[in-house]
Amino acid sequence: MTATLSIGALARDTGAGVQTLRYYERRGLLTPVTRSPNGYRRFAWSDIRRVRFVKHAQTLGFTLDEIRGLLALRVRNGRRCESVRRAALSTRERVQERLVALRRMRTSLDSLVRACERREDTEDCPLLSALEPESIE
Amino acid sequence: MTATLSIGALARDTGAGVQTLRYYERRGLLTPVTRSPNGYRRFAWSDIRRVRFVKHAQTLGFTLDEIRGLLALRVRNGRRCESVRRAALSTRERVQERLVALRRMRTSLDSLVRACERREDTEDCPLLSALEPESIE
DNA sequence: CTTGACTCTATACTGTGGTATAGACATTAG
DNA sequence: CTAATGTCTATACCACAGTATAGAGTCAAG
Repeated sequence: MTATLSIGALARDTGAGVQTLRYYERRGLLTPVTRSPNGYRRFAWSDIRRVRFVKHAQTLGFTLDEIRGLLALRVRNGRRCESVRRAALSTRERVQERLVALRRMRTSLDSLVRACERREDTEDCPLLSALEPESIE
Repeated sequence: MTATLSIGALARDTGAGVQTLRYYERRGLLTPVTRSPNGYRRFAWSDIRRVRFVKHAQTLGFTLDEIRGLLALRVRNGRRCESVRRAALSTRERVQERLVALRRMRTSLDSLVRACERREDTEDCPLLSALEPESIE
């Protein structure tokens, strides 16, 4: 067990492709801790978690640029507290909105399943109205 | 107030572009109820809701292909109940997974905000661990 | 010391979800 | 009648998030 990971090992451990990891580096989401004398990238073990986070956050609808912002959210030496707080709060709001919408969607899916079980017709696609109510913020 | 909407009116009422609506038609998400004698598309008023649903579902991380599937989820004349039920249940599962992940994210953001307010340093980006726990399904 | 697996940079290509443009026909206001 | 606006099809182009390929260097096993 070496102190660092090659790009291939990181790819294997995360399920991402080698090209993808280099792409993430270009996009500023991932930086090798160092390079071997031969120029090979060496990654920290913690980058496994980082790459998995990227993939997971993508399925939640965040873009790579947004994810770069999420990864930067931390307080170091008590600095930039206020701006971190603001960013965290605004992200929280977006997360909250999606939570509300997904809960409505879940409710609609449940009633659709029940309608199926009772062999009742649905007027329209019942999901259609699920996202409407106060969604015109 | 006419019985149907022109593509421009639908665009105005939904905030989508005219090109986008034609694109949705090509992708099978939207179909004009008819065409005027001159070949112009005429849309139903209910298509406003439909287009808004598409946009909203996109922000929840669904692709256009998935959304086409969501829009098709309905029971008509008691037909295809079982397949509709299966599709609804599997969508429900995916929605549920995202709900859990977003809730964890919200919790992490909250603790980050609190750390900010207490001017405490965070070890790492606290979001990183938020999506990890049982997420390796 | 060669073969195969790995890595490097650079460039090209792909699929998704649009957006823009060209060139033509329709409609409406002045 | 004409100009502006709206619509049509068709085609081209764009950004995002990769994926593939070319051509070269590296390294370990046999």
